[in-house]
Formats: sequence, structure tokens, C-alpha cells
Amino acid sequence: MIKDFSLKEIVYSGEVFRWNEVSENNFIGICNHKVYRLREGEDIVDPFLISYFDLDTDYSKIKDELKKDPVLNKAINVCPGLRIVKQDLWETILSFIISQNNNIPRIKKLIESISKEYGEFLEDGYYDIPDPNTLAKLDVKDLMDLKFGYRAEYIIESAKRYIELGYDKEIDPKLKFINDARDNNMTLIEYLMTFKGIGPKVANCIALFSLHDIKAFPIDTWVKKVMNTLYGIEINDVKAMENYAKNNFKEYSGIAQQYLFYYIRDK
DNA sequence: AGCCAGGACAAGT
DNA sequence: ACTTGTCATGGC
Repeated sequence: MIKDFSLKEIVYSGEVFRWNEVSENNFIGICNHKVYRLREGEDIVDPFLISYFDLDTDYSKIKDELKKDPVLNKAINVCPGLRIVKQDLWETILSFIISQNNNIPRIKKLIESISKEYGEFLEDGYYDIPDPNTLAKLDVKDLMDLKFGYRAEYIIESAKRYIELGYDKEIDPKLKFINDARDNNMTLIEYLMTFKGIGPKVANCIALFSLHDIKAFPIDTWVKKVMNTLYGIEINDVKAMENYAKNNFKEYSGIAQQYLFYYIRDK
């Protein structure tokens, strides 16, 4: 039993899309070009998964700090086992481009369909996420046929850019990405937003759920709702919400955001 | 029928 | 630098 860790809470938290509860407390997830089968509460020994689920980080101190905020105290008690995953960079870019103006069940459906159509077969009806080289060669119509709508162009353009910048050839694309952002004198968010189809919200999600920039603070409709109803900030005042997070949640803004996101959707 | 969903873009002030 | 209309799709 790992402390401060619940597979179920992570799977239902909207930060991953390729994990499913296939039967009570049994989960199947696709990542790292493999199919993983895990049970809630079981010990995690696989080195990749230990890193992926951020199990080397002690969340108890972070939670204690955030619990000083009464709203977060309630939220954390609803999802005490939530953690910030470290997902593959390209998968996260693709996933969160798809996520825009969309809902979680349909996001998952679209990711499954693009994987089945263009990803490598793994086993037993499970397919890997398609690599950027495959997607860069597609026509917009190919993805329109799969019902991606206006996101089709964003996916293909971002795949091309990902390749042009050479991330597909990197053993550690995240490290190069972070270095490139710094070399261009840009924040991670700013650099991510140079990709077509990546705006402020999606950039913050990629920074948080892949690059592990835990001060990132993605503001979607749910976070707007929570910041409005529970913190009294004007519903569309994104700037005020960013400032509130920066001043109050500080370097743990992303983690706070994830507790709040889970909490407001759970109600 | 209209609104909502882990929004972004382009054109217009 | 901020506001507005538009963009596909499907569930409710």
C-alpha cells in the first residue's frame, strides 16, 4: 500500500486518458509502448511506473501546506491519493490538443480511434499512441473522417513542428524541450504556445502533466467554476485566477488545481 | 433548440 | 492588450 496514492483517483482525474477501470478496482492502461494491468492498492514496483505516477515524491508535506486553505482542505479529503503524472511529451501534446472544447468521454474515444487507426498494435486489441511521424504525413481529411473536427489541422501541424524541431529523435525530448524554451528566452508555457492549436490552457496542461512543471495552473471551464463559486472570483477573469494561484498556491499551483478540478467534478 | 465540454485562432477594436 | 465570432462534434 503506497501512501498518498490512488490509481482510481488519478484515472478519474482527467490528467490521463488511456487508463480505464475494466472491472471493480482493476485498471488497464497504455503507456510506455506497453499495456499495463494494475489493481487499486497493489504495490508498484515497475521503475517506469514509479516515475510515471511520481511515486518518489512525498505528497504529505505538499498536502499539509495546501490544507491551510479551507477549500483545499475539503478538496484534498475527497481525493487524497491524487498525484501529478509524468506522461510522454508527444502523447500529452496530442491528448490535450484533442481535449479543447471537448468532454472527457469523447476525448478518450477520439484518442482510442486515432490509436487504433494509426498507432502500432500492441496486444489484445490495444494500440500504441500514434507517433508524430505517422500523423505528420496525414491529410486533414483523414482526421476529419475520424470526427476530429477543427482539431485535425492542429494535430497535423503540431506533429510536423514536433519533428522539425527534432523531438522525435530525442531519447529525452522533455529535456531538450525545456532547454530549447530557455534558449529562446521563453517560459515553457510561451514556448508550448508556439505550436498551432496550443493555447494557454492546453499549454499549462502539457507543462503540468508531462513536463512536471507543478506551478502550472490550467484554467478550464471547471476551474473557472471552482474559482468563482468557492473563491468568489469573477467567472471569466482568468488573470485574477492566475494571480490568486500564484499568490496563494505558489509553487504547488498545479497540484492545487488538480485537487480542485477533481473536487468540483465529483459533486 | 440551444447549451456545454479540460479552447484556440483570427479579426476587429 | 482586450473583446468577439467562428470553428466540428456529440450528449443532454
